[in-house]
Amino acid sequence: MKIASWNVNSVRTRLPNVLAWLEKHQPDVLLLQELKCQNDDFPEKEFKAAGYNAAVHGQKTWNGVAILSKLKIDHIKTGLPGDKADEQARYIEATIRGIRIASVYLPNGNPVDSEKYPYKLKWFDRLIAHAKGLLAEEIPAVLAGDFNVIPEARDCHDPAAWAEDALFRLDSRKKLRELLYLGYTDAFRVFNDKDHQFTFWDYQAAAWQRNHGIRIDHILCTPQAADALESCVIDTEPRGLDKASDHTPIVAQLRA
DNA sequence: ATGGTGGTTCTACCA
Repeated sequence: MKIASWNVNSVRTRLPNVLAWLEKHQPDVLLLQELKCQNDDFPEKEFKAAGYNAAVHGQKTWNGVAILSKLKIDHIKTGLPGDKADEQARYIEATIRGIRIASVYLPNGNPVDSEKYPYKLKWFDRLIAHAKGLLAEEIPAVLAGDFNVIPEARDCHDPAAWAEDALFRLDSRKKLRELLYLGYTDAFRVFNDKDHQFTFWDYQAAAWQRNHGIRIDHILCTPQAADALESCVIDTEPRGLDKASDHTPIVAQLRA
């Protein structure tokens, strides 16, 4: 099964790019983040016409996550457990051909002196708690999306420039490491050990043209999913197209 | 060292 994740930064604005990418690469599953629309405004018909079923957790203006799949989507759960008062649409999970698959949009957390940073860390704790539960089931499960965390210095162009940013602060990196140390595998690093492998380039300051990027979109696998991994690559091509998202897709291939 | 861009919505806010 070919599983991809892409923060599209508005699914309606990005629709032509996303449809063209689906047509070319034919993933079985595409996990979307930053829909920036409500469920009613999600272009479900257009994706259906392209051969994809959809499970959507949208919200007005911000956030929003979805799962597109050629295969049947079962047992859909929206929202991350642990805080009933949290209204931000950042998590959706479903079962597709026996694999539990989640689309994750972790809070950005900037500025770090605002309430947004503790919200990020608390949200992360909820994700870790939920991820523990999935591990205990001993099933193939994949948590993929925009984690808004740069794992290591080699995952950004200029670590010094990011030192005090919520995406690279030690607290953020510790949470990601905590999640990995539970037993999750960063699929990308199974196959690629090079520095400066990026999934995001800011729209500003010609970051794409100068390759000033960061690696913040990740595919994390339980042991049962990691055992089935055949490849994991970042497809940089869509970032260079017209009307590009600031993120580009990451794609993993699993046996069966 | 600063400001630079883009999306949603309509005036700032978010990334």
